[in-house]
Amino acid sequence: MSNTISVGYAIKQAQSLLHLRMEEALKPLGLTVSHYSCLHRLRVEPGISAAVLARRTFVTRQSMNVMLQQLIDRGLVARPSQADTGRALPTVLTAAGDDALDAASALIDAVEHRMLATLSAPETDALARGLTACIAALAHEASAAEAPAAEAPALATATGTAPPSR
Amino acid sequence: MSNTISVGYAIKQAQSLLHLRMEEALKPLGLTVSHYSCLHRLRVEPGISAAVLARRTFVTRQSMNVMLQQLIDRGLVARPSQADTGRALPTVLTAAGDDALDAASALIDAVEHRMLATLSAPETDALARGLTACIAALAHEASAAEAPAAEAPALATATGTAPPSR
DNA sequence: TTGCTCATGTCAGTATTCTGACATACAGTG
DNA sequence: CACTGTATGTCAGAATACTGACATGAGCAA
Repeated sequence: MSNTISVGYAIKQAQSLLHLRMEEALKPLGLTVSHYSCLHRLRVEPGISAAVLARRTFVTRQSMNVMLQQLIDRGLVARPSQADTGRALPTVLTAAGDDALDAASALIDAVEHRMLATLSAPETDALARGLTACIAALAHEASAAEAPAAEAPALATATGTAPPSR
Repeated sequence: MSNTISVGYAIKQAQSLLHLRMEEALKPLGLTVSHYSCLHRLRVEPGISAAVLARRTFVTRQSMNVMLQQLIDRGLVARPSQADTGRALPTVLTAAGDDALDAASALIDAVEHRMLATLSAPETDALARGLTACIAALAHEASAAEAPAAEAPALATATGTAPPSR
């Protein structure tokens, strides 16, 4: 067994701890990590639908709609009440949301920087490549034959791997 | 920007995906990942208290007690109704729990193996060391000056990093 | 002994997220 | 055109995890 078997536990521990530190960092802003993820993704992909947003941030559509409503109430994001074409309602950051995201990003980046502080550049690269390989290896649903790759995008542009794929 | 900043997202994605695959793998056994974590830890540290168990598995004492009650109802773990000495109730696996854990471990190990399948031994080591460094770097509560290392235990023997430390 | 501190177990209430189900709107095929 | 399939938004309910609070018991100092 040795190390091989406990990388999963290390990932869990790292994620749990990172989440905790990010929550602490964002607390002064009154934002949660989920809120931040949502805002961050809206900057990367403006005008995205709530369903896509949900997949990108690893929650269900239902949860995302609850979160979006909170952010709308606070004036950080905006969404038309009616769709132009289909059913998808394009969601965007407001000016206030943009400012809030700037402030939050600075705090989050500091946490990430701290997390990686003791690693050299090659070590950080190795870590990133290792994680990317893990993600790619788990991207498909176990047995069932799958489309070639299509997934496992660059770190910052992950295509999303929502919990339910329905 | 670059990679440096998105390692956190990669960790989140990897953890989310790993959790999903583990849930799928355990479904035939009627166990959740949380249940598995609990049983696994009880094998590593038999006779542990529920509070310590909670810290080890990243949940609160309250949540752990709910989970333990489920496992007790299913006959997988046992716990005396009264403490010998303090208030802590030593919890242990039953024979049935031991068997269930064996079955679950085989499935979980397969998922982990699949996750790491495309990585060479040195790459896996680099990944594990990188994660361990991240955990160590985040182990302390933000600001406060800290002792050198002290933490960063071996992967499989993590000291625990519960959500609330109270 | 008394008093203080800390850890554990537990109760109650809240918040968040999920599962399940349904209606709507586009894209494709016959 | 009608029909099927897929995707989105939404409602309702249940499960899960959390925060807050309290009582109990051990350890330690005065």
